[in-house]
Amino acid sequence: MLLNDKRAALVEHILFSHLDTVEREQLLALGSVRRFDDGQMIFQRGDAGNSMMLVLRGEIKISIVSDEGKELIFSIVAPGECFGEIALLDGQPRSADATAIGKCALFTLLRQDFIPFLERRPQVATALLAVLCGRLRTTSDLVERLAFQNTPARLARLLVTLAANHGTTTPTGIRIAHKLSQQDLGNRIATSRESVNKQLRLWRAQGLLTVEQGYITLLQPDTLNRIAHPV
Amino acid sequence: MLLNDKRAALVEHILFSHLDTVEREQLLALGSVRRFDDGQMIFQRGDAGNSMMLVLRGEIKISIVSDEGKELIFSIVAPGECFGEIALLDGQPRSADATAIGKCALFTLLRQDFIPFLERRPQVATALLAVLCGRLRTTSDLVERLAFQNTPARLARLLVTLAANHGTTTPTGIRIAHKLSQQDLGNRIATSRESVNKQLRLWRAQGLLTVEQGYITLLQPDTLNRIAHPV
DNA sequence: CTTTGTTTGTGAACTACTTCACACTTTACG
DNA sequence: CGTAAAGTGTGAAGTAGTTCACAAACAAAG
Repeated sequence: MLLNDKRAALVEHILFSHLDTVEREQLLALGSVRRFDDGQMIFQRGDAGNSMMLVLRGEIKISIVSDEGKELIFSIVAPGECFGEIALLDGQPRSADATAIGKCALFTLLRQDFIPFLERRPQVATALLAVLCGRLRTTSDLVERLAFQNTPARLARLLVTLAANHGTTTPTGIRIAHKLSQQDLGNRIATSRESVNKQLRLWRAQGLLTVEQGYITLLQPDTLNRIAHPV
Repeated sequence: MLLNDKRAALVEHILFSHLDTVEREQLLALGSVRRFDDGQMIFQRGDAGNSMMLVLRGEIKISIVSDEGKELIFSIVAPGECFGEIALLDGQPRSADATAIGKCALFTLLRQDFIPFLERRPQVATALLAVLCGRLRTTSDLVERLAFQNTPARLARLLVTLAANHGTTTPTGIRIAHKLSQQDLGNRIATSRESVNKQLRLWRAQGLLTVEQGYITLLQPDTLNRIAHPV
């Protein structure tokens, strides 16, 4: 990756969008780019966490694993977003695993370098506060879904959200641009793979969606939306 | 409440522990004390949230309610802690309800007053970052429990935590200093009141705990802890 | 092109929990 | 002090979901 691309990514990133050119250069000098292959583990729950990462390329899966080996995916971090900032800020161990999805490039900032930078730039601190607020809202949302919604509602909601974020509108409906295994879907809504399969089968039969080579197209997004958000 | 008590509470509070006397006086002048009676609603999910509160006296229940009227208690905020800072910081609507437990006194700061104060004091911003990190960790923890643990484990864990935070050691075991209805316990672990009842009955029969006038004493905290955190 | 691994499909059995219904007990309070 | 309200106890019935077991389809790799 060229230095220019790095710069472009930093401009894009909310955290640093308020910095001027000089500051951006300083920040660039503070961090470094690291690369990861598909499936590679970036950090693991319990690790000492003295860095935060900014995704330049690829996607990162943030997840936890239970004693019995079940996985729960908290979120998928896209380019332009960051992760790992909690451990960097509070010095506590990592609270989740981070795994590369596809080939990834991450701009990495170390605690010892970033904290001093942060302390002299209130706008960066403010931006970080905003990032954390957003994280807190999405996590609270996850709690709510787990506590109150049943499997069909959780799955419908996931599909609608995915369609909104990564969907392309086609003549027949909204196609989700990601290839998703049923296992992955299940891991994102704390449900068994079999239950996901059966629910998708039902919705396919009802004409709410189609699945082709692992790609899901929502034929009736409104109906799914109503299942996701009951009156 | 006397002004001195207010001052004492502000000293205690992590957020402001790094301020010097002058700054503390400034801050005191920025906010005001408000009082609430038991059961009174302080704010409701969806409200415009332009304030944050610091608990001087009493406790605050942070919770959400489902369409079907089920309640999930996110947390109970104790004196010296704050709540409502998310909405203040990001300007979005309140993400949960806040209700007074017992007679409460809250030191309230408005967005328009606090943000400028914050922007000129990096240590306060840093402290706020720490608070948010803590919140995020406890919320992620809640997610994990909901996704991975069954009712006995969730309940055992709640009891052990309550005992650790509000417990007094007695000759027979650790007594939880709060009067807790089975409904409340259920609402804190997303479980029906009946299930809580039956689980407590079982543990009572096994000699793991006793209940007297709504006060629970853990006779075998270790055993409960093992149920909460299986190998 | 075959083999090997991964994903999907599907039904049967099981289980943990909820819901319902109602009696009983304790607490609040006019 | 007596009556309403809130909380507790408990069993029967129902249900949403998991787990298991295996077959079929598909994709990847040699």
